[in-house]
Amino acid sequence: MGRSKVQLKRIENKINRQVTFSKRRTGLLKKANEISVLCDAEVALIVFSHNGKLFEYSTDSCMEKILERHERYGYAERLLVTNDSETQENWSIEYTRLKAKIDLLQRNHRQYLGEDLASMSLKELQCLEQQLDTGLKSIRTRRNQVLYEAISELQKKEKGIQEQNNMLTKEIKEKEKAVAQEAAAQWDQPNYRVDTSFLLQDPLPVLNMGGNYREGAQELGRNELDLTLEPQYYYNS
Amino acid sequence: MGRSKVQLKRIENKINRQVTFSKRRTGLLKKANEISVLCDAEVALIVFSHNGKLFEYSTDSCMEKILERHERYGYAERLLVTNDSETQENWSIEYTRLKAKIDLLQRNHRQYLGEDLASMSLKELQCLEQQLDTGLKSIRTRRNQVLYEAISELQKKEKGIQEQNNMLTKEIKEKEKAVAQEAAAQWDQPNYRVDTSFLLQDPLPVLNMGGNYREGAQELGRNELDLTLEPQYYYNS
DNA sequence: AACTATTTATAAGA
DNA sequence: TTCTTATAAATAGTT
Repeated sequence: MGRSKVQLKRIENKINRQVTFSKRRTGLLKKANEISVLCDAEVALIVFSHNGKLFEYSTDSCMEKILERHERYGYAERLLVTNDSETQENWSIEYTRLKAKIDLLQRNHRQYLGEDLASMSLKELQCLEQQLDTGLKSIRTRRNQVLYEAISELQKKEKGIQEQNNMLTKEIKEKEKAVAQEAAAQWDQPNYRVDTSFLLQDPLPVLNMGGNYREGAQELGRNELDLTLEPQYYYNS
Repeated sequence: MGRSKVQLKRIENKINRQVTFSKRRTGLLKKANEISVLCDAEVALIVFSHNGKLFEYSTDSCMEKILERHERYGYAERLLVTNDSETQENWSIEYTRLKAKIDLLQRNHRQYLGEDLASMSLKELQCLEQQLDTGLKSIRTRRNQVLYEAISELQKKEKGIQEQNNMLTKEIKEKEKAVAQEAAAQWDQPNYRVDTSFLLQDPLPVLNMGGNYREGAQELGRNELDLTLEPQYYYNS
């Protein structure tokens, strides 16, 4: 439906893919709504973009109800038939539901740790593998970020200390100057002038504070860390 | 899109509504699959017909995973509707207990998928990373095993069929020989000898058995397995 | 279910 | 992103 026919496979061009996603998402949500209204159907549609952003549609906006109904579908469609005023029965159903959920989560848990895989199909294994791989990448990225932040913090501290250091140096120099001038005023005769110039000859030795500071490393230091992080993109659309 | 424009409201004619539902459902599932493939998006679509029948589509057939991801996404929207009467105190306590358990499991779950890592320390991150890495190795091993078993099974089948094939060929040749000899015995005069040599001239056509066996594919076949995992539609009609 | 006249969706371009 | 437009696709009504 467009200027040209497109093959049903992943669009490799990123911009293109995003534009298509935006357009088709609108269309899909619209059609979901249409079938829901026209045909009196209950529809839940969940779309996660490639960047992890969520878009959803659900009939009458009760996403949770529909998902619960879906979850129950395999068990039985009891709750739909009986009025949901049966409080006691609801509790029992809810309890069963939660139990089932825990079982599922625990099974997932084991499978994430590579156990209990015998019952899984090839397709499921591949899906699981991909999920874990993605998760692992995020975790590594986060770990690097934590390290990076710690180092950044140290560098900031270092900079502060260095500035303080410089100010102190300046202050000392000024005091020396004052002392020298005073001396000159007191002994205001060329012959008796005290030579205080030696006080200004050499720069004062720089104080090393904060542990990992190196003289002259002030600028370079920040760029010497290999903090290669995975590229991260934050798209807002 | 059709002979006439339709208003976006419930179709009152029942037959009509059902037909439209069927058509549009097909279209909707198709489009859900298309956006998923084209744009690398994760899609879950659930449709309950007016009669309570379920139709669903999900990327890579991992419906549960997508729903769990969805549940995780808006963690804030916790609808903890406390019931009016505390008649079922026990239920309530049990419910809370189960909820807490689920929360914990879900938090783990999220973290296994590389989300919700902000609160974790460096040490925890590294521990998690190692766990997942180990798990992933098991999963890959298992996946390979599954593949290997499937291939082994096919090879065994293939071998059996080939043997059967050989036996049948042999049997037929012997029958031909017997026929030829009988004929020769009956017409035991040079002038009246029947020429049966044509029966042995050409190799017999190979029998195709077992569905996916192809002549000459005996050796190649092992590497030709198409394990492409198509996303699947679930039409329940 | 199959057929078409139309409407709708959308790919590419601006 | 948003608009435009040519074309592909979906589908309403019909057979």
